[in-house]
Amino acid sequence: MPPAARRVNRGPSAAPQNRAAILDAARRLFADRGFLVPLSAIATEAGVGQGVLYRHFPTRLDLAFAVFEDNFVELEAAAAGGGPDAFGALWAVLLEQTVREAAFVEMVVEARSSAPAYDGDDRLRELIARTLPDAVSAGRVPAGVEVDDVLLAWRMVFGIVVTAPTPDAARAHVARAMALLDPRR
Amino acid sequence: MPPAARRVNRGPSAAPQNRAAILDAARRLFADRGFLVPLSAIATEAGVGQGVLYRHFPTRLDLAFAVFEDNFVELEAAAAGGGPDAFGALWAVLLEQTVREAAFVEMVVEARSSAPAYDGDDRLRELIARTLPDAVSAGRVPAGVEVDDVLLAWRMVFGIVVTAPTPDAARAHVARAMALLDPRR
DNA sequence: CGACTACCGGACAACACTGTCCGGTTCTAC
DNA sequence: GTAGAACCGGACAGTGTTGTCCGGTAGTCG
Repeated sequence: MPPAARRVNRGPSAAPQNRAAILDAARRLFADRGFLVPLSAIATEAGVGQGVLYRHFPTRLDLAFAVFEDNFVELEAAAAGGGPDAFGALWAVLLEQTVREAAFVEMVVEARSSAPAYDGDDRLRELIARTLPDAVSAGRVPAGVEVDDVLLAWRMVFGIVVTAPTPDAARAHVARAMALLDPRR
Repeated sequence: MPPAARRVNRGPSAAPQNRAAILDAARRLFADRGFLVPLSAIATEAGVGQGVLYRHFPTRLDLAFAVFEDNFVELEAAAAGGGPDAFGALWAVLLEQTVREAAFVEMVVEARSSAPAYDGDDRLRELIARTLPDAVSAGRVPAGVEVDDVLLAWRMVFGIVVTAPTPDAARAHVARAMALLDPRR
């Protein structure tokens, strides 16, 4: 049998591939079916047994933390530039992530009660606090808008996304909502 | 045994009381534990068997429709006055209902896919369409706000409520959000 | 008073998800 | 090549929810 068809998900060296396959499958299913998708479905989608999934990620939150760590990396990158436009870039990425994966928000909310040490809120808050002042100074964001207001707007966007019939509708509705929130209308 | 202690939830004449007890219990548990609270928990809370619950309400949505029919009655009453203030009254009641019972929104969303004939959205839309124009004319609501924008704002409020740690926090956050949406800030 | 009807209530089977366990396979070191 | 360690994968028991079923009870009518 040619090497291409050899099973690669057995033995010690397969652990990294299996881990990656689980993360990929979890990202897809979190996006498609929500944060509470059965873990067994993720294992099946990844082509591994449930034992493998539970060894790599003992709880749903452990898995979600690993999946959405990428989101924080993306957000850090968007905010990294600094200056008056950094906040807008951060916000645009956050909106896109939320429309694509509402489970990201569900994870942060769930972690608040189940894993207080995780502090997803605080990581976001820090990024916003770092970029918002320059945007306000430059008039990109109305005076009086605080860091918590941005987190509040994020939660509103979540409400739109989870009640929208389709992702495309969600995108359109979020755009409309942003226009309503913008005082320069 | 005195009549006061006599069991009243047996026999044909008990049906109305049982039905009412189920509706009361369902309203409480929908509010406390969300739309997906186990039906068996509602039966227990109402002090009836599961058979009784399923006879009166074959599905979760049938039960929810009956529970939240009261909400529509309240909304109709708020909108009934007419004039430029009717919309504000309607909106205030809708906000209060949403903070108190986020399951109301979950029901409307769920019904869109599972029971399209129900049209909770359309009943709301009709009430808004009836009251919004006068409010816009009187300057109570900015020009350019459409009926769908109000439904969008409702979904945003839902997002705030379901991500808030407590009902009191939800109320405060909704108030802040309304201030942000108001262009006269 | 007796029989009939409507209805109650809990038990129960079916189903789904979680988390664990162990036989079996693959890699690695010697 | 061989032994041992690491790891895979599916089966399995435990748990919780759903929806049904039937023995038994309360009201009603002749």
